[in-house]
Amino acid sequence: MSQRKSRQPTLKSIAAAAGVHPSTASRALNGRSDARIPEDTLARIRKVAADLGYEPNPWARSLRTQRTMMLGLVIPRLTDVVLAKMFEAAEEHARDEGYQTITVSTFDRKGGQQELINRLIERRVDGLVLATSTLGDPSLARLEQEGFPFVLLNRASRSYPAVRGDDELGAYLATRHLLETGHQRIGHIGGPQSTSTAKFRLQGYKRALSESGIRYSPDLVRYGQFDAMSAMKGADELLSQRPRPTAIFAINDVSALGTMAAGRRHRLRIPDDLAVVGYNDSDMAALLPIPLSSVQVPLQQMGQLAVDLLIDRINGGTVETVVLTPRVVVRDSSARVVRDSSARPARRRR
Amino acid sequence: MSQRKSRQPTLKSIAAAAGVHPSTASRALNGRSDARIPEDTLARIRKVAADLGYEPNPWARSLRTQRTMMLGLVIPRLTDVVLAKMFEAAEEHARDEGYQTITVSTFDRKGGQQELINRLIERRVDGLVLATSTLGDPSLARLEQEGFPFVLLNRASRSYPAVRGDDELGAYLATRHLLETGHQRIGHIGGPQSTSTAKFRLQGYKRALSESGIRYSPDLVRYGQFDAMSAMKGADELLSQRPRPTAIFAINDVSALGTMAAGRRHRLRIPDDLAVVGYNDSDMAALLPIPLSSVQVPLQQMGQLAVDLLIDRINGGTVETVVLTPRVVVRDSSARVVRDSSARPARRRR
DNA sequence: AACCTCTGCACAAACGATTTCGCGCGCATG
DNA sequence: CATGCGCGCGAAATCGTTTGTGCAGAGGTT
Repeated sequence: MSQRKSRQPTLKSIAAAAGVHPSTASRALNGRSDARIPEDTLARIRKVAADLGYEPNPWARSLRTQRTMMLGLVIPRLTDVVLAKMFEAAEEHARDEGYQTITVSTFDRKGGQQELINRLIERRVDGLVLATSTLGDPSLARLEQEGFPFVLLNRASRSYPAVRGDDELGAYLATRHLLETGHQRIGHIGGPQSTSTAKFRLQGYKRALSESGIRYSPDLVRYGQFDAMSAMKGADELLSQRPRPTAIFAINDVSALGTMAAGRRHRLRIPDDLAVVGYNDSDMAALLPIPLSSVQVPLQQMGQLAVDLLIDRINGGTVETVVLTPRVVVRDSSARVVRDSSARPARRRR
Repeated sequence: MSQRKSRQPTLKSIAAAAGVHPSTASRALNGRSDARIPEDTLARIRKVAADLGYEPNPWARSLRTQRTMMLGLVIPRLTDVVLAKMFEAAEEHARDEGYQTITVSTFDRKGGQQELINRLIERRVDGLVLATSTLGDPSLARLEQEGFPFVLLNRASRSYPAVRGDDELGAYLATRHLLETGHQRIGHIGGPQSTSTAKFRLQGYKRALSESGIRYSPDLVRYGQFDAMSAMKGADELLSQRPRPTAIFAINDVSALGTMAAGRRHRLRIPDDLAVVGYNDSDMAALLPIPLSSVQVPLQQMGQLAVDLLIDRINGGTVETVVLTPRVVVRDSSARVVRDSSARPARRRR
């Protein structure tokens, strides 16, 4: 055991030092409007508290107030830059609002989500931000039923309150961008269809195609796991086809990286032989040797909003889902095709 | 206020249901060796607790035991993949050991560190893992003096217990690798010299040079902030020199990315005209269009070890700094030079 | 002078667990 | 039969807050 004797001053000790009863000290320091305390007593108590460096013991306080001022953040993994960005913003914002956050990663393990949520509830967090939910997730129903406050982030499920980007629109815009630069045979590296993000983005991709009168073909779509490896494998399959796609819209930037790697294996030049667009516009995108076109999503804002909504909900408000609008950022990986010549690669069939 | 009435069963309620005194129930459930409870009573209490879904209230417990089973993790930012990886591992390991973690980012703000540490201590975490410390950091002295358990991660400061990679060795190996592939004019994009990592890596770079009889020249070194932008600027300056460096060792992978971007601006081909080596071997490195050579560091192991050490310290152990050994992973960004031809680019002076 | 109304604060009861103390009781021992 | 001992468990204190209640005394009204 460490030697430190927990010599934090307690409310009782500062009350004694100020010559008042602990209850009075409590009222003075919490500044509730209902209890009227004369100016001088109040000042005296405040001074003593400051001098002794008093900090209220949060456990004792929580025990009494039934609030912990803690939020639980549940994410698939911290190493995903996109998630990290949202959660960094969420954590900072929560802090500004007086809440501390406990962040846990599920690593996509099967029962993991439920187990972790339970741990957080046992810790008596005041509410949860969930960025892991899959579409039919049963744990959400349980939470809702128990009246436990939660907000989804980046994912949708049922009509539970959520903060997310407009994935359908983002995918639509990305695909449209490729169509507008002349591509007709556009592949898609998707994500797990159990996630709302992947599903919506596939829909956006389809809508853009059909608007241009191009028939959707499942042959041009492969599903990965949001990671580079599975994307590379999928892209490899797409690029082995004849005629092969001249452009690929990937579900995220890491998948786009995998896609470009596959392109390299096929000795394709980017963007001349293959145009690639990613999603999320992570910092890396602009810095790549071939800068990557991507769909920009206001990630920080999403993290912040999720916390705002959650706090509202904790305080008894009824909150609505917020959907934020993305935009396409065009870079070399998809643009040069147009600049280089008038011959549009999409025409090169066979 | 939400409607949920905090209907969690309490120790008293399960004691009543089992027909025993709360103290007995407590003993039964905590299984302390000193109190001997007959098999049947114990089983009965356990059963009731399980049936009612009893979970001890952590605040009440902490209030009594003076322990929270919570650890604070302080990092500069979550969006740095390297840090995220360490902390993901740390969080998971802590969880396995029964601890929850509160992670906060300082965003490198000046007074931020001290302020955040205070917040965590007010929350009465049992200990701290600090990955932010600069070399002369005064907050550490305070912690040490108050006997508050902490462990540094990835950084060194004084002789405080830490878990880190051998930065000097890693940099030495990276530089040596460049020397062995024939380079002589090797630049270095460093980091803030207030951090132990940056300082040690510079030393390793110097040692490798001097071992090969090459004089160290400050002209070949620029200092960034661990990020791509400042690295790009520094690399741009280095590459504007005549003769220009034929290889650059960057303080981390993101800086290497910036360095490669600068190379592109100067229309240099990598690795033929410019070889680049990064540090940390982040996932991205292998997937880049030009796969990046890098120094591999056991990040997950570091995160895990930091937690182990911290828990040891909390339990009164005296712990020693652990230094882990890195290794160089050679990829295209620095290797092809040798494979392509016998003409070594380093020889091309003017 | 009797009565009422505020102030300003003390008292004490929670909140939900852990832990020290010690009391009966049964059994063995002398 | 008296004493001693260990076992199983209940009683009560404690951790540090918050908060409902109520009591004195000051000041005003009739």
